[in-house]
Amino acid sequence: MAKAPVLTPQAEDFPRWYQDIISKAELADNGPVRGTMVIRPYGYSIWEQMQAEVDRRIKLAGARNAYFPLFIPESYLTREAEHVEGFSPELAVVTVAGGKELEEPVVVRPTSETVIGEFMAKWVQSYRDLPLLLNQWANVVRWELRPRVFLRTSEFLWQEGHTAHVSEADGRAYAVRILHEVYESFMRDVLAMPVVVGRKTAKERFAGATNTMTCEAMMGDGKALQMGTSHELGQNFARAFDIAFQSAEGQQELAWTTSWGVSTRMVGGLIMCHGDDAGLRIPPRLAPVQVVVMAVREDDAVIDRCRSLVDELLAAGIRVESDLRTETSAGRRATDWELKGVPVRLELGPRDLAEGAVTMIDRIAGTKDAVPLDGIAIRLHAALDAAQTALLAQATARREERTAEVTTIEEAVEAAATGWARIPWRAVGVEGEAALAAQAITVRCLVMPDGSLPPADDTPGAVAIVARAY
RNA sequence: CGGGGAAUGGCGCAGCUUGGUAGCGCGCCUGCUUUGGGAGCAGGAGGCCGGGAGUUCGAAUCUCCCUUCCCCGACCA
Repeated sequence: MAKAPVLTPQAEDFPRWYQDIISKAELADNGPVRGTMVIRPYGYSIWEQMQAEVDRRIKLAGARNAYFPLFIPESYLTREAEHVEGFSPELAVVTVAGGKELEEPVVVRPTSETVIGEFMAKWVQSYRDLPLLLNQWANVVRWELRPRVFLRTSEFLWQEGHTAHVSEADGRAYAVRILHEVYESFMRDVLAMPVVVGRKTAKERFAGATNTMTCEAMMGDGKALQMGTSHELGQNFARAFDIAFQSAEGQQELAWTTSWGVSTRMVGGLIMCHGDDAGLRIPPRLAPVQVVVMAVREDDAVIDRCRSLVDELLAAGIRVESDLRTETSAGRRATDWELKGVPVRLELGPRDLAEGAVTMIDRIAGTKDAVPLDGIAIRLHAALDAAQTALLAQATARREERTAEVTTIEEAVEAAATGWARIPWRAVGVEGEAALAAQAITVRCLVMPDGSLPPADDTPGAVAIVARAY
């Protein structure tokens, strides 16, 4: 009974595969306004898991959550020249409200440096008020011409951190700390995604920043995805909003600020990093559902045992869900859970019950075994740990395989057709970067040979990571 | 904005050239048989054919106008 594949195979049409999975795994729908998305319950539960893990790390780094308004006076945006220039093409501006033309239009926030800057100025008087470490979870709007669900939508959800410090060194250290201790660690340890942590070139820098740092991940098709950024804003916003403080020496000084964010784009990254032709594959530490217990037959003993098994696994600290919909065929349900990327499926039928066993299907290892119900929780924990490790190993192996060490632009272009190129930055330069851009290839970031962050745009020995990107 | 397509049940499409009042697959509903890898059979529900004007006895189909959407080229979490 050879059926048509559930999803368009990745090798046939990767973008189509991506759209298929979003629809069939019930992650999201397109919204009624072009470029908007509706995040469905399963997709949102993935985002909630991400939020919880990132939020915990942010708080460990000392920042606290607050909330600033969606509407920003248009005049705020214009105070920082580069910032307004960078964002004006994608701003949504409200000019009419309450049935009247507004005296001053308000913009829907594309990011909140400006409003937050205004309030930081109010709250910061003394060096004793610093560092001021804020974060907010919010939606932002950047009008997009070429939207893609989760990857590039006109409205998206994110976390934006905003901090103010007494010195450039303090601000820099904090921006770097967030990059490593919050973002990189979350992506590697929870999302099972190896990321390259690097410095953006001047061309790719955030509008208004003095330095932008990034986490770049490789997707299943070899393209790069920016998973998160952390910016040093220097004194640009402090100057524009007068975030000033009196130092221990009694001097008036401008603060040094940072901002940093990750968004629902990470959901898209997760899909494209780990997904396969059977659907999503969610790393266990992130998975909203780690194990599903499926009743194979409509049979009271089977159903009862499924229920008690679920209770047992919940008590063992496993995120488990039951599937007792025996009116739907077992094959269909198995396919659905695979699409949704649940790491382990336990199938229980009369045959298993008779043997005191359960059929365990490991989505990541690709195995199917009869295992004793006795001690199942311990076995599951081991399987989930192994799956987490395997996903990171697979993604890392792919990135290694598809990254080429090159020395010329021509070689970089060739490598970017299937993956990434590492090329000495001095062999590219600003002219080379422009030449690559003409072929839709970008310098994702600069790194030092030992993997550390280049301290400056022109640090000798820096290596450029060159790739096509989402 | 420049170039190329498309608007037809919830989704994906055919029908248009050669006008005659709408069909297929999936999904949905009901029933029976099923259930260990997307079940089968039977019976159903569901469509002002993007909008407007025109030609015609008659328009999804021909003509004109409008609108919207999609794909490819310059920015972005």
